[in-house]
Amino acid sequence: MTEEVLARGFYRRDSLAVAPDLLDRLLVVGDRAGRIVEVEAYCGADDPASHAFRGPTPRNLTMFGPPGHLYVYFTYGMHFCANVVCGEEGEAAAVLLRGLTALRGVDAMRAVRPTARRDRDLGAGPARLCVALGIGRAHDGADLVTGDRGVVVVDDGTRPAVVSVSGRIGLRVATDRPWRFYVPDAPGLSRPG
DNA sequence: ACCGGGATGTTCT
DNA sequence: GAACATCCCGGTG
Repeated sequence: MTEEVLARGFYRRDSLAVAPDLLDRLLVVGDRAGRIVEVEAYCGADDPASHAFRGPTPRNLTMFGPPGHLYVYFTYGMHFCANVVCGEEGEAAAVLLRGLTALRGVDAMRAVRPTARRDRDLGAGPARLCVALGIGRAHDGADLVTGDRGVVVVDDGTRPAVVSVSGRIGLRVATDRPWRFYVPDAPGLSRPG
């Protein structure tokens, strides 16, 4: 089966369109890789829950850049989370990566995530996903189209049979917007279902 | 299984 | 000073 890197144009669309299309794509970081099974869309200036809602800051600058780059942020004093920048440059739309099925480099993932009881827990959650793949501050701004810093998103032809939708998780505002997309019953979901 | 609290530090008000 | 796109652990049932 052929593997193709997703092109710039894939990301240059509304985050609500990109988000479900990212499901079952392979996220590759160096020697580790997994399948994206859960994401959330964030819609720039129109979205009170988005980091971009109040305009550009040093932290969220990557979101305002060109699409197809990784936006990595630090939160809760100890966790990194990773997004894919979408839409036109300046739009600051993004898709948060929340769940991963571990595929390659699973031994390395187990080594850095000793608290994971089962392999399906390795990438189950946005911060866990980053630890499992080794994503940190150094990856902020990496270009997913060129394979910058070893990070790339690949289409291997696999498509989800069904995509489920729900409200976003962990927010205090705009919680009612049904902008979470996931592959039901896939290993690596941040919560069962 | 489910729930509650604490960890930990950057960012913005 | 408060909030935070989270996770882990230890309680209870």
